[in-house]
Amino acid sequence: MSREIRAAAGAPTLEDVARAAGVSRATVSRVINGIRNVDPAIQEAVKQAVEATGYAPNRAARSLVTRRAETIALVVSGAADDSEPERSAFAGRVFADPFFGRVVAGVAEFLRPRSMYPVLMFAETPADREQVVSYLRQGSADGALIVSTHADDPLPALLASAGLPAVLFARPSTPLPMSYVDLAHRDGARLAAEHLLARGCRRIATITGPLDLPAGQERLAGFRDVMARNGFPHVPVAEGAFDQESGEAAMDRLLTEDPDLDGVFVANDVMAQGACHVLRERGRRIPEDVAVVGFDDSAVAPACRPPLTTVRQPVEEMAAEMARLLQNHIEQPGRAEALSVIFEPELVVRESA
Amino acid sequence: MSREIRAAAGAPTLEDVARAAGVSRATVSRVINGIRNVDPAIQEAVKQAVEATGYAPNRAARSLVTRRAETIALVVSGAADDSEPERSAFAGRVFADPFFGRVVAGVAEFLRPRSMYPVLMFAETPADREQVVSYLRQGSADGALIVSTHADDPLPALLASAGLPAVLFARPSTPLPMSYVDLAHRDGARLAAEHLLARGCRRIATITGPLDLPAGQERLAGFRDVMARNGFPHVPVAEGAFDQESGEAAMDRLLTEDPDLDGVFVANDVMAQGACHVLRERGRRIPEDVAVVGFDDSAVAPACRPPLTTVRQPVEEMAAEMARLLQNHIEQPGRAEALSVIFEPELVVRESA
DNA sequence: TTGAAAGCGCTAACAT
DNA sequence: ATGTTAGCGCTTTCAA
Repeated sequence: MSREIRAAAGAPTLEDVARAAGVSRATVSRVINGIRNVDPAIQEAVKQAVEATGYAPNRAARSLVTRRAETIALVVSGAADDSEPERSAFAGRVFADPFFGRVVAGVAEFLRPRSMYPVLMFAETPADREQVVSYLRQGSADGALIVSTHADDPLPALLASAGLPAVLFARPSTPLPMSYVDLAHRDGARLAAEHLLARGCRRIATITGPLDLPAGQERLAGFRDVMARNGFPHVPVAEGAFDQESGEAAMDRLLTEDPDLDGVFVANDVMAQGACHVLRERGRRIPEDVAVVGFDDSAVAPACRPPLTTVRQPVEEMAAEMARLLQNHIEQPGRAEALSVIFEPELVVRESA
Repeated sequence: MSREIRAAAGAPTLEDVARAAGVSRATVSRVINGIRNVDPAIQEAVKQAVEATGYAPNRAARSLVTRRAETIALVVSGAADDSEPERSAFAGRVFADPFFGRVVAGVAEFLRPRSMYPVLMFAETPADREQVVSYLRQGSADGALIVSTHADDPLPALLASAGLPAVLFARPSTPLPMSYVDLAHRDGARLAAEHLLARGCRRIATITGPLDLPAGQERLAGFRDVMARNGFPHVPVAEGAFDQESGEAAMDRLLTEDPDLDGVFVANDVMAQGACHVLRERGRRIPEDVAVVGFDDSAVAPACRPPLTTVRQPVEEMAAEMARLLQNHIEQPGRAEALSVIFEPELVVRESA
């Protein structure tokens, strides 16, 4: 009824199981690793012995010989000056945007059936980045999934030149021989612009993401593209930083520039939420006076009042694909070529537009 | 100028460094692990050799002999029926509340100076829990930090009976010989009630957390305590589930029960945000008509309109303390006794009350 | 199909 | 202060 499970101290080893089953270590190893060519009877005996001894294979010993950690790192990578005073809050700031939670969820979901779990790393300073490289070089993880928060993040290049397997979320701002997943940002922005136009808006502005980020540029480009094609060669633009505060400030500027605007495309949901607050404080009804379209379809979108119409980015699937790509690179060291997988966005209509 | 760093395949070993420095493996090991009793000159020579060869110690080899993974698991643990259809979204749902991001940030912050990084695990089904136990028994991690989302989470007991080092966030609902950190929930609720009373509210209601959770019960108890002492033996109560939707529903019920209420204490910020939405939709001004006090001081509190007055829970520090406690248990296997560290909450006054 | 044996790279006695 | 040596627990040729 009660299985004997000895404490970690004198944990049973392959040797113990072998003795209990009356076979050799090699044979036990074979059945544990599911290698065929093992007599069914012996297989059964071994399984019983495993059960009886409460055996659990030792990860370190296995890794030492297979040269695989069976672990991957998920690193959120910033690029602050060393001087930045409040660097310690980086990890905290990161999760203020539900976006990163979705990345974690997507990766974890993909890994779980493989009995793997991501190691979470935050890298902001040069020292942090060295730590990430060290971690991988020590074989603590077989590869890394990188999500950069800044355009000039040096980590991807560092990893590339060290020949360490890595996959990026979003195209790097300077070309690199690395696989990445990304979204068709332009298409997403087009969806937003067309929706705003279709519902009758004629004085439309946009709040962009950081314009040094490809995602920021492309969402703007796609938006402008549609607007220009529809007879609006000039649209008011305010740059934000993907956080709520900058969204509020940007909305403020836009409203000053054109008090009569009737539509805004905001480059992410968190900023859109901020924009909505400012709009309502200035007495605008949403969407009657001003229609708002966000981007991401993160947790804040449905939580907003009114619920946000937004462009869905399938972050979880993108994250899972990242993990899949990384797996390939790990399994074929050097052999696998750098790929990019681009996902299509989708308009999610709620009430804000 | 350019350091030679060979690919992982033929990575340099201690032996290589020893040869390059003209000493023995043991000596190199000593300087790498910072053990004294090494001639400064030789120390220097070894460091140069390390640099020259691009040596990085192999984690698996080290773990095999030290019997330490130098890794800890951070597990978010639910307790769904196996039948639950949408279990796959667990990881995603979890991060919808900024609370968990703060836990991660606090743990990561504590670990980083030690060059350690948390392994993130989500456990919802019995199979998931077995995986967690396996992971630890294999020595993949030295111990676990558990954050349960349900009162009847079986994982802590599982870990305890397996003799695996673990520390909990929040007191388990059934006593267990395990260390945990927690908040003085009653005190926090008292702060909220007193603040509401002090600003003149006289028809005060509360939205609680799940009442099978000690945190839910105690926040309610502390609140009732102060109310009763001030001449309000009966207060309207609506139970929520710590998510925004249930906060909205609860506020709805409360408003139906007493349309004239002028204050609400809500057991967390996410529900408070939902409550605010409903209140405004029902034409109440906040705080003029109805004052609202939340709990947590999570990222949604300042992001709310109006910004939420709330009871601060120092989640990051609590998480760091969890890690510290776990470290002790790991370093003194069996020896360290189960401790509990209780943190004091603090009222953060913003604009909602 | 199974067993014997050689390491994987490192740390930690122990000896010098 | 330094070197020698014996494993840590596992996988994987190689023989039988």
